Amino acid sequence: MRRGKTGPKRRSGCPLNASVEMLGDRWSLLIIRDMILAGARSYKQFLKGHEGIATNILADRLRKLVAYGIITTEKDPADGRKLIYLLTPKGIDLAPVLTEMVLWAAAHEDTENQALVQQMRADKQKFLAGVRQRCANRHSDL
Amino acid sequence: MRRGKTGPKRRSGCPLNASVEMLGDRWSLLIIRDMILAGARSYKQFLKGHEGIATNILADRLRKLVAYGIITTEKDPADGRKLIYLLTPKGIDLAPVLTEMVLWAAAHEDTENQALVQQMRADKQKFLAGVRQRCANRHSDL
DNA sequence: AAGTTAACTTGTGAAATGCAAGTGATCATT
DNA sequence: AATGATCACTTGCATTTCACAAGTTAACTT
Repeated sequence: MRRGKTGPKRRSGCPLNASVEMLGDRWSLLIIRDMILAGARSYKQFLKGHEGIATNILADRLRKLVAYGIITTEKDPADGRKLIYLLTPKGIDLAPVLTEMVLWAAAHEDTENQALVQQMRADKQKFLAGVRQRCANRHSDL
Repeated sequence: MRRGKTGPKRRSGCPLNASVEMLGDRWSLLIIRDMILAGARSYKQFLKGHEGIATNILADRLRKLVAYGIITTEKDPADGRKLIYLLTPKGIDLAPVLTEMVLWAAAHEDTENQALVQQMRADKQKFLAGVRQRCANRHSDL
């Protein structure tokens, strides 16, 4: 509801524009997908994502997602080189957005991962509850 | 479900990636918002949108949205200079995506147009039914 | 101590974007 | 029928972002 720092002003006050300015590029939502659905938590894991993001772009997107309050970082207590990336509640709340985008593409394009799609279609609320559960678990098992 | 022409290959078969490749930029979803919510149908109307898109970018995005089957064009029977841009069923099906993005931003950022947000929050299904109704009317009153 | 791994940064060229100005086909007015 | 406005773009150019490859630094393993 509130905005930490107003930051560099937005093009407009429209909520959709706010979303687009934060997430409207070719990588941010894929990073969040890897966190929500695949449980990715480290830089290395993101790099190995299916689409092959460039390392400088990944660093830039992670920085921005942290700045937007969508993810946070912690040092891995077991390995000082590693950073652990975690979704904030704001980040977890993107699950419905991802879900609708997946369902839209699955309905109108030729895509893979039909198992996931079936699960989303069968019971959206149940699917979202499962996502929230798993994200909470990841926080607790540090 | 099917893919007219496979086109230049996608980075991956993931449905989210398909959505991101079609809609993941700073303008496409705003154009669709103007069509779905504001009833915009002409080039001029898009240019006058709140965020001020550049004319060459607008032409490019409209071309791509047509290529993706999200919108179509017709000549205005009443004025040979004008083109009428209309959403296809695939385009109208983006309403749930827009809705979730609006609700997410409204929940976590300082945004305007709270009237719209209230309406979406109060009864999402009813809101979406209204959208579909209005889009259908626009097609019929040519 | 030497080599490996994790998370980046830097450099370079290519592509996308933003802005201003221009084009050609219609229309509306005189 | 000529003039001027309107509509949907296109073109040119400077700036920004992106992708790919290589390099850096600190922290681990052996």
